[in-house]
Amino acid sequence: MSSTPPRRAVRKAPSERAAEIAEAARELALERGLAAITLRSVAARVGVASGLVAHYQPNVDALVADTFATIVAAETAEVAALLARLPDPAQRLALLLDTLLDGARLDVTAVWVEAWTLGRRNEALAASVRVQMDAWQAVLQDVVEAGIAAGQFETPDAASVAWQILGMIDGLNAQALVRWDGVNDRGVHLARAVEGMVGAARGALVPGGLPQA
Amino acid sequence: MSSTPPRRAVRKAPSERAAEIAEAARELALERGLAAITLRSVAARVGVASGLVAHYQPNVDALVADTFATIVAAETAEVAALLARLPDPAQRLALLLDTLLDGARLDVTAVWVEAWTLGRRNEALAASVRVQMDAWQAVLQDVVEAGIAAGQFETPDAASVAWQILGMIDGLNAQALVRWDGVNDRGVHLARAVEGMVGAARGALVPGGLPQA
DNA sequence: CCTGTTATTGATCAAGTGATCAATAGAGTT
DNA sequence: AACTCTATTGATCACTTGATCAATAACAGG
Repeated sequence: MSSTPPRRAVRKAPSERAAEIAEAARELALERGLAAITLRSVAARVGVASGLVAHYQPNVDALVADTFATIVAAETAEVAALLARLPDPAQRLALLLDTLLDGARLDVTAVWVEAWTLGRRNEALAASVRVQMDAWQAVLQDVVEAGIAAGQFETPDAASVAWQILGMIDGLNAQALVRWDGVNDRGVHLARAVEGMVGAARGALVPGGLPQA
Repeated sequence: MSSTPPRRAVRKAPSERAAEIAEAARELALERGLAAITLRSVAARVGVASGLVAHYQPNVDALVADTFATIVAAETAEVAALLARLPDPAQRLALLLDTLLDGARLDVTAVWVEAWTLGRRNEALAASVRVQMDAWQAVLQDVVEAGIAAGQFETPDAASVAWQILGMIDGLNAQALVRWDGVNDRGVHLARAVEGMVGAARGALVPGGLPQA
């Protein structure tokens, strides 16, 4: 039988090891939450001593904040890239709502929600949360303003409306985290609500009306 | 100088002591979050040994779940009572939106958000969260259905719309927890969105249009 | 005034946390 | 091959947590 004697980990370039640690933290956060990120849990996943994780980060709070930023920034970039392929603002907004409500990113939503709470005791994380919220808001504001320029939307305050849409999406997703059942046609209801806010024509944002790829 | 020798706490009736503990836990949760509820922190606030708190609860998870339920049920009851004084469904819905977005209950919102996360590791709390969400949804559904009956609203699925409104409110409040600035006219935007969802006439839910007391 | 019930104590345990650091050993350089 | 730098170890410290329980002391009822 080949037991597993605690073999010493191979020595790696700092950048590579740092990447491994970041990746392990990311997986842990998505699977078991940001609170599951500890020196020991991350070290165990990488296959390394706990001291090494500490060696690569000033403290755990920073690792948590970085991990949050990594996860959320990737989501933002992914969705933004998706939107960029559509020329029509109304279609972009419809796709955005549809994508964010499809339930494929509930693990990321859980990280968001946890970050809101943890940010109370982790200043670095709180700062990260604000940065990432701003990034999301910017993506939304772009779409709304493009829609106004195209004459499809009509609202005097694109920035506020963008914040509002973001808040609604977050709330509905957080709700889905706890309760999936009982709510039908989430996308359609939200589309209707957003149409009301941006002053779009009724049905302009209905997901069904999307052109295929 | 009269120092404070650790005087033994006066013996009280179990029901009274239990109430004291519940109250201390409630205050802690509102001030420092549900995570701040520990045997020792609660005991210290009551002025009692930690063992006594344990004596009154099967475990800390149960105390946290009970505390959450107490806080949130009080909020629901308070708002429901406020609504009951208005006869008109549209006015009731407008008041509800206005009240829940006025920022006077951000401490309760923080408890909600924290409960969503903690519910992952505290089954009793998760159950409590579901119960309290249902209660809120019921309040909203009542209003929506009354509006339909009165011919003010028009939507085929009052239950789903109620869930949706609830999610939006939660999301906007959670957002306010992290970011106050940047968003103007939250109430007006939300009112417009909800009008779109319930099929009410534009302006029917604008807070300004409320009659005084 | 005694006596039994039980509210209350606080020490104790095991488990987990972040942080620190002397010691060890790879890997590249000369 | 000797040397240097530093990645890596893992033991260790100080703390916090929930839980447990024998010991203590109030209070009520006889």
